[in-house]
Amino acid sequence: MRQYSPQKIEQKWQKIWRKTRAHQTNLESKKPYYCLDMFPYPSGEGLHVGHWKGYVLSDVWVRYKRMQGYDVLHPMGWDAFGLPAENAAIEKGIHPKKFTQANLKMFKKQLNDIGAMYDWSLEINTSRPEYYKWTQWIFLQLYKNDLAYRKKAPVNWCPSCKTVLANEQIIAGKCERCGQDVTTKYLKQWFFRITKYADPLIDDLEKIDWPEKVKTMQKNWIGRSGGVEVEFKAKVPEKRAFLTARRRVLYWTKPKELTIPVFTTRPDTLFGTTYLVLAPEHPLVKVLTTKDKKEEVSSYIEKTKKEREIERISEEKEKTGVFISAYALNPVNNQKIPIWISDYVLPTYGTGAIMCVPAHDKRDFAFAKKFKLPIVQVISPTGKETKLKEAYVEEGKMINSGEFDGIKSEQAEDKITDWLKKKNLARQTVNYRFRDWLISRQRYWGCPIPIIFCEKCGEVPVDEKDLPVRLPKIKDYKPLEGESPLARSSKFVDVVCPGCGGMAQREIDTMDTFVDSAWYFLRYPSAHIRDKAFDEELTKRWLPIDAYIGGIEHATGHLIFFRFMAKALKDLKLIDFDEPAQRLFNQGMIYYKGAKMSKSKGNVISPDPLIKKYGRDSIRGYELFMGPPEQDIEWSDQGVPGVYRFLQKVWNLVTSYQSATSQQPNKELEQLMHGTIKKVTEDLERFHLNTVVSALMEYTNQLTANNQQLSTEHLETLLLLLAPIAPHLSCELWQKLGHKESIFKEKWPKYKEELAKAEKIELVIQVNGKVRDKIEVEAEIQEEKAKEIALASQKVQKFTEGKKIIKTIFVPGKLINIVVD
RNA sequence: GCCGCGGUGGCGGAAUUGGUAUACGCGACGGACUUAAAAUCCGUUGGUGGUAACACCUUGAGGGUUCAACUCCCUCCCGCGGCACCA
Repeated sequence: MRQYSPQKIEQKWQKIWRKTRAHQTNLESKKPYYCLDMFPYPSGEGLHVGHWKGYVLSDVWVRYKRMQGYDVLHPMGWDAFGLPAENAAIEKGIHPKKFTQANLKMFKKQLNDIGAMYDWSLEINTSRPEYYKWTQWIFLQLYKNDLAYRKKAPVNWCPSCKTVLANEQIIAGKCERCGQDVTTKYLKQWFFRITKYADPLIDDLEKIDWPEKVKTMQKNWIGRSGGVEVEFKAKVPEKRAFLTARRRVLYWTKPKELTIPVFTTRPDTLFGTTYLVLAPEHPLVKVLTTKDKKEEVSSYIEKTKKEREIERISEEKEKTGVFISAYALNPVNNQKIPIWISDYVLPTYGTGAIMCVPAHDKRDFAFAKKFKLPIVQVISPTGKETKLKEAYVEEGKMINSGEFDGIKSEQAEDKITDWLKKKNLARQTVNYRFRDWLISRQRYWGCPIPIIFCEKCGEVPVDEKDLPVRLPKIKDYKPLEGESPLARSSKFVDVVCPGCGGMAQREIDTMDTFVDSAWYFLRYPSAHIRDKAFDEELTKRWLPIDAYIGGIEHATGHLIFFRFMAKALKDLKLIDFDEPAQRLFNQGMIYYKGAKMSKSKGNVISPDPLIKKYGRDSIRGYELFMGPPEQDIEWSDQGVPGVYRFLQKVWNLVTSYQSATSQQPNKELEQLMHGTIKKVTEDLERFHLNTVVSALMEYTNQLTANNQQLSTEHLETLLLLLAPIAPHLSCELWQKLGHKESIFKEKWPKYKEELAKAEKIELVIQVNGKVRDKIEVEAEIQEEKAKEIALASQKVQKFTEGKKIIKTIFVPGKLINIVVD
């Protein structure tokens, strides 16, 4: 008997798979299944065993789906644009394209090492003109439908990377890449109108099979909160010129009287409002501030601009603010209340102004205490005024609230709102935490934005037939101060205006790489098609994605962007679905020595020596067996050898088998086989891959122990169930059993429910809920019989003797519990 | 602060709707083979008491519901993750 030598087997089968194009997709399929891995950014780091986890998982899944008779689309590609390649280019002087190309080659080799069935004929690369031509085309579709627009806006600016950052790229006020403090800068930038889809992005989460965790993260990120916008009137201390309105904030109601809308989720606390606070950036601040306060106010505004980011991250934020010496009227009781400015009010949320109820809001309480502003309690747990040491944020009975006194605060909320609405002083609104998606980057290595600026015609979109707008070759990739390095290429910048034929200039910013990855899932089935971004028929057949597999780190980034893209394209009637992925699975991360496995932490385990010693199938098996796939898990060096021993057992069992030695079918083995098929199939469906492996181990152990009574079917079933996990080994042993065709052309085994059930069971006998005996009985045993047997047991009698039996509880096929007094 | 997930042997973990807690694997211990080691194979392995049969205890802590709780409810502790002055 030959030894199990994974090296030889694995190389042999990978070669065969390549030669026979075993992994090519049947794009004309009638039974399509689209499983997509989040495509990698080809960094220089290479794959370690941590990366394997997700790829092994998806490969097991598609191999299983294939054996179920599906034509599987399982493509792979490269998210090749982006900052790291560009930074490497600046540091090492290598062209980003070369750098990316080299990494990509290595990545591909390492991915193939896993033994995964990727269809490389549909490979995509976002940095190639054949791809980004369509990224630009999609941009133009959004632009023409007012979903892409340009505006001057305060943006997050990293002074070290000299670029604008999206909210997603800021962690605790610092740049995700370099750790520098992020500052604010005003630039004209491109945005995608993602906020238009805020509601469907939340509501449609209901209809997709995604992890609850991701759904909650997205909901929190979008941050929808319903409330009321209440109007406060304010007198202007002296006559002022009319100012341009920003949003709906500023308009004159009467001469010298202004309206300040305020957003609140707690209209029930209106009577407790003792002052207003405006964001320092609020446009009315200039109008309202009295002459004597001018200087103090403008210096506070300056300070806010500079210090905001640093203050934001400090633990205990001491409240600061300035009284602008103006007053407003509380609409419910016409009380004159002071107006302040403070940086704790955000200009971008709600109306940029808040009503302050120190008695019932923690922040307002702290502010009022510091500046000695009045605190009026309007809700009380008892219905009487209590001494407040801190803000009371619970519900209770209304007090100090005029006609609303005595009722519950939940009811007051509606009643006060209605009362205000009747007087036209309030309206119901919804606010969202997230902002439109800023896609401009002042960088070289990205997709050029297909827009031309002309002095006469203004913003002109590039004609679709002129796409792609190619990224020019330049020598210096370093970003200029606040400008893309593309500004250096006059060949690129200077262009004839498509509108008037005059001289014009191209947009020099490039797109955020998340734009590339927001639509890539549409490209794969059409990757071979040159004249369309995605073919209508192929898209109909293959999309949406049936299973999407990748890490959770994209929960509030990519996974929102690509949902937005699907919704936008659906609205433009370019596709007929609005959720890109029906099922999402997030694999957990692998830890080693207490930290996430990564090159920078110096704790990576390379698969190469493990491949040499134990083989790819053993690593695959361990990656699954180590724990639930969605869980973060610590790598163990003992794990792979454990699975290797198991595979070796399988090898020995199958290679030493010599046709049926026993004519009598063994009933217990029969039942075990069907039970195993059932367990493995059900666990696969639930992605419980760790228990799939242990079920196969148990099955193998039992077969080994009864190897005198094996039939070919027992072994074939084992190989079929094992095939998705250990494809090389299974192919080899399948051949050894005399099969000419590949095991992956076989059907997934089916079990018979009646055979999966045991004929005999161990009936558990409990007395007062404690196990006292176990007796083997017929599985179909009825309560009467079971009771008889139970009471006949000596072990049971020991505990029932001299006691009254109150009742017995019988669980068919499981146990009987005798309750005594 | 708010939201979410989790806490089970020496370790990774298992336990469809409440129904035998600790499957499977690792490690450890004992044995076989061997001059020896590795590899392989066999056995033992939650804790306490007991020669043993067996008994009692045990799923972060404490209560509760139930014939029966890792599973459901309440209070609390710890760990991880997300958001964070969002009104």
